[in-house]
Amino acid sequence: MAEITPTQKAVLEKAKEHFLRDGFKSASLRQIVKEAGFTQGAFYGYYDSKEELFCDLVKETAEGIERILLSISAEMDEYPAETRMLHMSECYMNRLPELVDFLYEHHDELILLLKRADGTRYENFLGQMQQLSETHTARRINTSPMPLPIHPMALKALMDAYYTAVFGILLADLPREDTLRAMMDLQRFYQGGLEAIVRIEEQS
Amino acid sequence: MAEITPTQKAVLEKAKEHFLRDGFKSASLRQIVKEAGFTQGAFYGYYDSKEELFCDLVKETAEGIERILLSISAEMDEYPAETRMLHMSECYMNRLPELVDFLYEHHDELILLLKRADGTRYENFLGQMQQLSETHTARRINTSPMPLPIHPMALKALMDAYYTAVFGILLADLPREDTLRAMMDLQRFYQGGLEAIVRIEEQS
Amino acid sequence: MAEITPTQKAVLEKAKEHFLRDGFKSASLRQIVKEAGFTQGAFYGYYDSKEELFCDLVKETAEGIERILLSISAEMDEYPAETRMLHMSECYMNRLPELVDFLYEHHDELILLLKRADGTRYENFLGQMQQLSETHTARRINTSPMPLPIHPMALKALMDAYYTAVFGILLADLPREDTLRAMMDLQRFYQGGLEAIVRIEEQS
Amino acid sequence: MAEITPTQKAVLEKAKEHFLRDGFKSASLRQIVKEAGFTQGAFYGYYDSKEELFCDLVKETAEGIERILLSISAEMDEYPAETRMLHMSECYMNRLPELVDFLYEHHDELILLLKRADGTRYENFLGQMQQLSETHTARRINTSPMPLPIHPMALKALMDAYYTAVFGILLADLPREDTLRAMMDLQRFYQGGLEAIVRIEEQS
DNA sequence: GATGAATGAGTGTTCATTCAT
DNA sequence: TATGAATGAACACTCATTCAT
Repeated sequence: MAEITPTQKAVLEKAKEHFLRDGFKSASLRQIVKEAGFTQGAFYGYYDSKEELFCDLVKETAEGIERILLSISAEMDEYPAETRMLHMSECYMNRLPELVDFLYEHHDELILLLKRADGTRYENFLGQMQQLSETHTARRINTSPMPLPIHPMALKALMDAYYTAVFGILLADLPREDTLRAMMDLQRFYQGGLEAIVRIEEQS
Repeated sequence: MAEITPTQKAVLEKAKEHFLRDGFKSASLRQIVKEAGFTQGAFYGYYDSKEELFCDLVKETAEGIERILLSISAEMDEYPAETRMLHMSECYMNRLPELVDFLYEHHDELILLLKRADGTRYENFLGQMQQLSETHTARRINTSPMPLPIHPMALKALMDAYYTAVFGILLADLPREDTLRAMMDLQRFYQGGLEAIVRIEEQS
Repeated sequence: MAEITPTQKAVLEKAKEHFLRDGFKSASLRQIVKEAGFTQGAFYGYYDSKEELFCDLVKETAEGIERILLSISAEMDEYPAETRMLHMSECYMNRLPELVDFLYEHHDELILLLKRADGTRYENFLGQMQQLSETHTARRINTSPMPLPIHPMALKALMDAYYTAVFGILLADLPREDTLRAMMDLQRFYQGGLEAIVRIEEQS
Repeated sequence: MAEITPTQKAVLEKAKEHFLRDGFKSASLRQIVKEAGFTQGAFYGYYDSKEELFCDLVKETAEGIERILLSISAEMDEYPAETRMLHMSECYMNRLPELVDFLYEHHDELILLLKRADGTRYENFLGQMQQLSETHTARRINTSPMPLPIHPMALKALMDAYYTAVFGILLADLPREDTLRAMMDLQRFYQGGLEAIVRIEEQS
């Protein structure tokens, strides 16, 4: 399906190497193509621009992440509105292995996406994912009969922080088992934090 | 002590602006110096290179962070080896206000250090700090009879996330009352999270 | 006779479009061939170079113009030397419809020839035609006992201007009736102008 | 006032040479700068772009032409509306020497402006001058009690043709005297044409 | 202390053309 | 006939840095 020629493959490999090392902007297309064993002209037979090359490396991964997050979000919405808030965390927990596995298999691309995409259309990918999560969460809170007693700004900050933590763990290059363990701990932490907020509300 | 001329000050300000926006590599020294109202030649009377300029902006902050982290680390080591692990988090939490205050006062420089230093000698500053933390933590774990109730990576991620959340709130430009409320929510959340971790550990 | 394959025809059409818009040099052979639905390799089965393609578009028209101008020139030379100068304009005017008709049928190619041929062997086509005209005219003037009642350059400029006007009207896409009216006005104007030149000459 | 350094002067001279020979687009900035004895970097200390260099060569001339044409136009409007149409030509005739002298002194720049400006902001300079003339003439016709009995399209075509003729003569590189003579002939021709149109109208 | 002219290597991109298949 | 991969030189433009004044 992909129909990738050896030439293109060689360029892609060198490109990944250089983009990972130098970032999109600083990486030299000249150098990439040269080290792959071709001339610049040859490159433009495959891609229209440097950015297109970067996107080709990263597109599948970006779509995969979005797909999984949306799917988790959809699963949350299957719970009745009354108890939905309580299941959010559980839902995440259940799907965590899947997300981790996926990102593990696309580790390099994840780094490209989150840390080396400056200057490309993905330069705010993490922000977009956060935005997406925030929108859905806000909707759930608004339709829930059990209002979350937390300042909206704090909620947003916590969501942002959650993503920071998740990707921070993923990018740490731990063995898979450790990554999963750390993610579970994180999840338990957030679950506990959430319950603490609810508990205090109930007391007052 | 610093002996900073108005010229140098103007350049430093513009440099901070550009480095923050574009990162070290992508920022144009030409533009920085021009917008500061000087010529490129003048710049080289103060600094030997673009990198030296970046380092001048960031040095104090980098040293401050290192100093505080080492001090926290030293404080941890004052506890007896038997109970040391239990106090690590407590220790961190006690010193958090100090660290947060410091980082708040050097907010721009922190971003330069962590996100915009690619191409300078600070490009792995976070890694160096982690390395430092890890070394110390590893030593403590090895000398401790007690297991850590949370994966070290998760702990680190949570600390990172905490800063993300704190700064997210601080940068939202809310009225002071709202900021306080959000910070308290955040604190409650983290307290709850921490207790959840400990609780689960005790059950097992 | 021409033996033009559909491939070649498609390329010629696209080439005309691009050469007209961008000129010979600026037009991209790559684009032309691509938009015609072929590869660059295929092109070189028909032509040896970009210039040959341009010449193929334009050759017939160039030869036609030269033929007509030479024929007009020959006709002028049939008058006796004494009165030849008086008949030059008349001669031109008599043949104008023929020339205009021919150029109208090769309108695009005329523009290619006169305005878009920079970089090809036709880049001085107009100059060559002028040279030819001038040579003949100079010979006539030298062999004529009569002075020319108008500066030759003005005559030439007026002829150029006449074509400009004729084509300006034809390209305005007016209803047929309006086009005719405008052409008649133009004709009357030129007739009047010509008579004015002659009248003044006679007075002096 | 101009403050042109020897460097800039050398570049301007080479640029004029190359732009005249190859046109704006095809001329190579690399080549211009190199032949002027400098590097490309040096060039960008004087100009922001290749186009700016072209415009610097041509600006004064373009403004001069516009100024003179506007001044002629203003002079026409000083005549009473009733007879204004009859003085248009006379007005032009009076000012022709001035225009011709100016364009003679800026002969190279005139060619750049009319024939080599493709790809710059001046690429339709002649069209803009025609547009300007047309607008003013249309206004005069509309405010005149003596309507001009000519198809508007024919009038526009004649104006366009007039400019074509004028500049055609100017670009022919004749000696000044011949140029003036040809321009006068042209003017007489147009005056005669105009009167022919009016005469015929009066008869009908 | 500051200028400003100049360098030389670098950037991404486009070009007409070639050639084995 | 036609493909499509590849070339190599060209393009305008930006860079951090140097240095005589």
